[in-house]
This record gives sequence, structure tokens and C-alpha cells, in this order.
Amino acid sequence: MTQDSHSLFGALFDTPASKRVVPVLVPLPVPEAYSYAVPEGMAVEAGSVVQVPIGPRQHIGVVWDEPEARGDDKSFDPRKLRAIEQVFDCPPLTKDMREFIEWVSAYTLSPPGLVARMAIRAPAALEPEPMIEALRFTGGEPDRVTPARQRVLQTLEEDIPWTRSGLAHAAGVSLSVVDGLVKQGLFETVFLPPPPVVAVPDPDYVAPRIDGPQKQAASELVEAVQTAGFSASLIDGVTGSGKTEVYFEAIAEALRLGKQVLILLPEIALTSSFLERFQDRFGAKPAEWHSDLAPRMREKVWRGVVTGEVRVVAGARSALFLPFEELGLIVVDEEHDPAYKQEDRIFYNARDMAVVRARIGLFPIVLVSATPSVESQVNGQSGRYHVVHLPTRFGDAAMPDLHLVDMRRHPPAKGGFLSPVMLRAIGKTIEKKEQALLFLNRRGYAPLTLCRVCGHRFQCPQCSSWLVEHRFRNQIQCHQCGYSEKTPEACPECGTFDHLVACGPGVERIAEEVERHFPDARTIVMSSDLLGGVKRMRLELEAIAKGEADIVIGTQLVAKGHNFPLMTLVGIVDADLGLANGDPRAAERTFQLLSQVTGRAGRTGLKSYGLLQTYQPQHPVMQAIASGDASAFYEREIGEREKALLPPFGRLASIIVSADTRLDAETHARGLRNAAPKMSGVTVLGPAEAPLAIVRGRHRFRLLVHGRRNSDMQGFLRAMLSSGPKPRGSVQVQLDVDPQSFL
DNA sequence: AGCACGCCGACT
DNA sequence: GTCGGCGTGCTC
Repeated sequence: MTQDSHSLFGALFDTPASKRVVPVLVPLPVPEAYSYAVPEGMAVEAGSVVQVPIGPRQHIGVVWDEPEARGDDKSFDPRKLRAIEQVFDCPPLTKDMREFIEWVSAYTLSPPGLVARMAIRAPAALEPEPMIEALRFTGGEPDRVTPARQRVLQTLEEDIPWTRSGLAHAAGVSLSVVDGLVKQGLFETVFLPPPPVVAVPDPDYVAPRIDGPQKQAASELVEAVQTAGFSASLIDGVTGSGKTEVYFEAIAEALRLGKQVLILLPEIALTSSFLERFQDRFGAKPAEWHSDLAPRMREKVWRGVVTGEVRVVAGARSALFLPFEELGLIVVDEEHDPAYKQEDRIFYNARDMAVVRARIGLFPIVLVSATPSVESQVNGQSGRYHVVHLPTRFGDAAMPDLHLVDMRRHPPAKGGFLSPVMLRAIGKTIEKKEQALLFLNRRGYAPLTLCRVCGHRFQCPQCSSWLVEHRFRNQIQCHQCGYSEKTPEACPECGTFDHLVACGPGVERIAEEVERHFPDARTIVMSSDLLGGVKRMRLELEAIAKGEADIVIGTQLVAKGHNFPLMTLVGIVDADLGLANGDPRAAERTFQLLSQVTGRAGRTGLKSYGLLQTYQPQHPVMQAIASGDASAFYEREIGEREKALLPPFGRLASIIVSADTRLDAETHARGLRNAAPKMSGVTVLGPAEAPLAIVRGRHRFRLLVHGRRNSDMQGFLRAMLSSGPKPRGSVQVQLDVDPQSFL
């Protein structure tokens, strides 16, 4: 085989005599594309989605670009060369998409084929949907005209094709009436294109309902969309300030310019209320994309995206890898949300990768948050992102009055967890027939159970964490690995009955305390382990919104999305929870969570309050929340990060070490750390820095590596991965850095 | 990621 | 003597 037969350009115009060979990215963890022969008469180009044989099986791959320099042709045995099996009848991945895949692969240190696989994960969608069979009236008279037949003929007056069942339904007759007419040859069979997945959104469906600062902000974004090229904007505005309405205008403009739009949302925020807001503005819902989309729907949306039929997708992080035909705008809502981080096989932060995708595609991206991440805040300050402030609440939504409850001065009664201040506020609220929300980010009854006789603590047999008692379910559960067992009646250590004691509060225990104080109030607990699943949860949320509960006690899941018009008191039971868990972002996360929860109150003009129980009223997080001014908090966080070399000033990589047993994982993690060369600017933190987790039966440790320069980090990590004591297939790396700085 | 090959322990 | 554990290597 000659060198030039490798050239794609040459191959396209080649004589049939020489065999054409193209690189194909295959879904295997190998560092580069494999070579495949293109059979006679098969038309493929870079980006084509193909089926190729790998060993005994067939896989889906993507024809890739020729490497620019073919100097050191790492020749494999040419006798191994096999041919592409088939090309799928769908548009090839665009040049931008291919470049994006390569970038993500290099950045995340993951094999390019596995990254590419994320973009083509809807196998059955690779072939066009079959046309649907329809009947077209060709004229003529039936032998006998019955009333039912008459109705069909009337329905047919407009000369449009009908499906068999559609016609029967429209005419109000049974299928057999239609079949009878078909038998008499009154119809011809025609084929119609399949119906669109979603209706096309209309940018001018309604006039934008914004004014003042919102209008100004919207016009800045619209201008960014009109200006061809990359730009990044950060919309920074409190809950209820009209952020969504503002970015809807940017979307409208992108649609007017004939571009596709991607809205990224944290998984949990993909609620019907968001879709309805979109529909109210654009007259149609966006296509959805998330992990539990029905397979059939997934295929349709994927196909619609790649053909350009779908104009707007609202999706969770994986939607970022959809192969859009002409993407022209990305919106990342709740950009600070940790749900954008994927930590499974391919490690990436969809928010950061979205910035990269916009940069490669030369179009604008809009990041949106009431509580921007520190990274984005820094990018805003340095001018890399254009910051759009939305200072006020929109319409009549007033900010709640926020107060700290110093628990040292107002301690709860013995055996309780709610301060008298909090209890009084709850009492007043329900007296006014308004609703109170109590937030505690801890499921179950109590986080720790111990035996009063021997001091035995209930610990998970699979990992190191405590077992959490769940009274509703009569279970004790491990919140790390999911282990659970029936709550024992006697201590397993000393056998004593009735001497087990619960330590600390969970939402169930707070509910018990609330019911003791307010026996007549309608109290409801919202937690992810609510019996009855998602369906019951949705009903409960609706009931709460309608005022069918007085006091709601909930975990994190009440923090997002849902609006409760009668909610005028938000009480945080333990505002300090999560501040001291070893996570370098603990303060930031706590600030974001508390802002989000207190933002649930006061969205309808009723005077509303937020109370935060804390033992650390002077803590910067508490001060930021209470004062409503976060600037000092951000300054401090930025300073801390600078000192600790955390993003965005240094690089932070997580090396996840996983093994079948805890001991193995620990040993491997130590081994990696000890093997770490003393490289300048790179520091390795020990396994103790991160909590142990068990994922799909594998024990995981996280090693954190700090460094200042990306090249140092990558060099170091590559060295670690290739030379370290590598337990096979069980070391994964996530680079947690700001991508803008080295685009 | 799968899958085959290959080398050491407990058994019909 | 084998069955089967999972360590190692390969897939164009």
C-alpha cells in the first residue's frame, strides 16, 4: 500500500484501483483512531458514522480526520486491516464537533473514542425514521353510502392525506369503515415524513415581558448573539430577578438568525415548570434531553438535533455532546451547580466544556446564576466574561427578611433541635394561614445511632460511614454505598434491648419535633426517600403549592425549582451543616445552597422571612447570607483559593482510585502518593482529604493534586498513570481547572 | 470495554 | 488428573 492512499483528499478522488484507508474512532479505551478500509463504492468522509468490526463484534465508530503529520507511521500489521461494514444514513459530525471531541479527550485525559461515543449514543437513531403510511383520497364513490361512510367522505373534503387510524378517529368511525373504503379502491397509499419531535419554537410568539434592568441586560445579550464570534457572558442576579426572561431574549435572537440553541440545566431543574415557561414565551416546548428519557424519544431527539429539525434542546450535562448541526448559542443555567460535574468514566464539568464548545464553534455562551461559582466570579472580574448584573427582583416579588439565630444565645429545649425563636416564627406564620419551610439537608431520622449500654455505634459493614436510621422505613441505611438493613431492636454488640439512642437530627426527627409543638398543623416531609417515588413526590409538591400543608420539612430537593406561593417563612435548621466536611469548596457550596433555599420565600409579594440557625454567626457564609451582600464573601473565597492554588488560580486534579476492597483502594492511593515525584509546583494531598465512597461495588478514594500550570499537571498525571502502581482499569483522573485560560 | 489466553489452588 | 480464579494483552 502506498502512502498517498492514506490521504483522505486523495482518496475522495482516487481511482478505484487503490484501496482507500481511513482512520476511525472506535469506542475502546485506545489512544488513537484505528485504520479501516473503505469498500468499493462506499462514500465516507470525516465525521461519517460507521459500523466497523472489532474482534468478533460490530461497533459504531466515527470516521476521523487524517493526522496532519504522518511521519512516524506507527504501522500496525496491514494484514489486520478490515473493512468498514456500513455507513449510517445520517449527517456526519461537523468539523467543530470533531475538534471539540479531540479537545475534551486531551483535556480530560480520556481516550478519544470514548468521548466520541458520548456524541453518538442513540444507536437506533442512526438510520432515518421510516416514513409513515398514509391514505390519499383518489375520488370515486363507494358501492353503498352508509352514514359512517358519509362521515368519512365529509372528513376527506380537504385534499390532504390521512393515516388509517387518524382518518377513522377524525371521522368518528371505526377502523373497519375506513378499511372497507380502502378495499373499494378509493385511496392510494402515499408516504408521509414522520411527524416532528417537537414543534418549532417561534421567537416572536409573544412580546418579551421585561423592562428596566432586565431589558438592558437582554439587549446586551442580544447584541452578543448578533455579533458573530465567541463571547462569554455571566448573568448574575438573585432568585426572581428575571434571569430566565432575560436569556430567553438571547435565545429568541439566535432562533431568528436560524441557529440551534442548547440550554443546559442541572438534572433536577429539568422540571415541567421550566418547559412551560419556555412554551409561554416561544409557543412550543424545547426538546428535552436527560438520562431517563424514553429510548424512543431519545432517538427522535438525537436525530432531530443532527438533522437540524430540532431548534432548541433543554438538557442535562450529557446534552453538551449532542452533535448539533448549527449550534449558535449555549445557555448554562445554574452554572454553579455541582451536578454539571460528571464523575463516571469520562470526568468533565459540562459548564467548562460548554465554554470550550462555544469557543470552538465561535458563538456566544451565557452562564447564569444567582450565586456564581468562584471560578466564574473571577472570570467576570478579570473581564474574560462579560458580567450582566440583575440587582432587583422582578415584578412584585420582594426579598425575604433574613436573620441569623445564634444558637448559643437561643438554644433549643433539651431533646429538641429548634430554637424557641424558630418555633415562635413558625407559630406566627401558620397563624396567618401562611406556609413555613424547614430545611435540613439530612435524610432520615438520625445520622448516628449508638447503644447506651456498651457504646456500640452502627457502622456500615462495607465502608467506614455511620448507618443512618430511617424510621419511616424502619431501616438503617448507609448513605455512602446504599447498604441497608432492618432497624435492630437489640444492640448487636451487647444484646441489650431498648437502649439504642439516636444522635443528631434528620428531617424525620425534625418532623417529630414540629408535630409535638404544632399538633394541629398539617406537616409534610419531603425527602428523596419518600415512600411512593417520583409520582407521589410530584403530587405532594402540587398539594403544597395549593396550600394543602402548613409546614414543610425538606432536604435539598425542596431547594430547587418549585414555587410555593404561600411560603413566607424559610427556616434553616442547621445552617452550619456542610461547612466542615473537608471539601475545599465547602463554604462556597453552603453559601449557594443557603441562598437557594432562602430564595424560596417571598416570591409573591407577601412579606416573608428567612431564619438561619447557626452556631457560627460570624462565619463569612452566614454574614453574606444575612446581609444579602456576597461581595466580601467572594473576595475572601478568591483569596483562599489563591493561597491554596485551587481553581481558577491553580489546577486541581482528582485522581480517583478504585478497587474491589477498601484495603486495596487505600493501598493503591498511598502507593500513588508515595510514588509522586517531587515536582515543582505540584502537590499531592493524601487520601484522607477525600471521603471514601463506594460506587457500583467498588471502593473509591480520591487523591487531590494541586499545581499551578496545566502542563505541569498533565505531565505529572500522565507519568502517574503510566508508571505508578496501576491497579488495572481502576485509576481515573479528573482535571478540575478553568479551561478559558488555555484555549 | 469485552474477550481470550495462561498460570496456580481445591476438588469431582 | 481437571475446573476455575483473575492478571495480562489485544482489538485496525
